[in-house]
Amino acid sequence: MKLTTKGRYAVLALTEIALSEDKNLIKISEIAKSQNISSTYLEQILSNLKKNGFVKAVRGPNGGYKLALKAENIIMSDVIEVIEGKIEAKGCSHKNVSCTGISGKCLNHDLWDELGKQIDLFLSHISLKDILEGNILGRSRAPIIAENCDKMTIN
Amino acid sequence: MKLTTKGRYAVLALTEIALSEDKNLIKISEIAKSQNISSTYLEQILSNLKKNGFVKAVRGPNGGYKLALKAENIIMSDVIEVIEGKIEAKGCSHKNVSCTGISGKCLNHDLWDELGKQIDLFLSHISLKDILEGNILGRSRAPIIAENCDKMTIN
DNA sequence: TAATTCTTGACTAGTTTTGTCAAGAAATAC
DNA sequence: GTATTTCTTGACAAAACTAGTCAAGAATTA
Repeated sequence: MKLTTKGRYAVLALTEIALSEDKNLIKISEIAKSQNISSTYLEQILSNLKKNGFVKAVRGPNGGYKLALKAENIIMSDVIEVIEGKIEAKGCSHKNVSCTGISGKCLNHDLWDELGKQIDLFLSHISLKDILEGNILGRSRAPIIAENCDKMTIN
Repeated sequence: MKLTTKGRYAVLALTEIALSEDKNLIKISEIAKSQNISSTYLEQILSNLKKNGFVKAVRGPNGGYKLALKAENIIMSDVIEVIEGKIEAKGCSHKNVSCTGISGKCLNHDLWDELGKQIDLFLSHISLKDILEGNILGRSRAPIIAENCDKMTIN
């Protein structure tokens, strides 16, 4: 579970590409310059986005990048998974049962599993179009309230 | 926004301490052994948890750790913030306005801000007691549905 | 054909993570 | 009060990862 500059630059680049969509293609060097990011570093990221079908590249003079999908079909969970790898959560080392619950599974796993699920759930509801439209703020939600589940209580 | 072994070990240690609460104090070496974690590494983590009031330490023979608070008052967002530092999200480099929206703020900031808020919101509703009771799974929720906000649409 | 732009992969500096080690301080059992 | 146990603190270090560089090459168009 991590978020590095690569993930942020990827979304940033997609935003820039989308915003210049009506004009024409946008070059790596233009994105790099306008955002003050290393263009050789951006190459890696855009190459990855291309390989995974989010953008298309055109080589040669006046070449550059454009979106390969409509902005509403570019989903943030997909983008981040491609760039950062899968949101994954590890629990304990399983050497011992002292932290296992009723399910025989480490009690801590549930926390990280569910947090990973929450992050993925959030990002899977956000498209590039939402970002372009400024439709993000205020969308996060508190988890479902826990019930007091006596049969599972310890102590 | 990161989650390292330190955060996971911290929750793991808290779980072990809570589970042995009725018996007596639990030693670092016991936790380290049962979870197969380096005990000297655990020291750093427990020292931090102590400094921040989550656990109490007793030195000397038959010493060890116990919870300083009730399990229901040990909130995961607090624990993780202490151990991993604040969930923070950065957007773009602000050198240019090409990615700024109506608010004059980088469009991407919203995404990372709101994701950070979502993670914090989730963790702030989970206590150590919830973990002990296995009351975690199924609690994550999809974000609020975006409205089509025409006045903000680009393109 | 020349210029432009993306493509690919190897390489590297710096930072962070994940520990280790050692000297010391406090508490208790005897 | 001495020895033992256990936590406390801070310096140190290997390994992994991040962020970025560099260079040779392939495709496209003017």
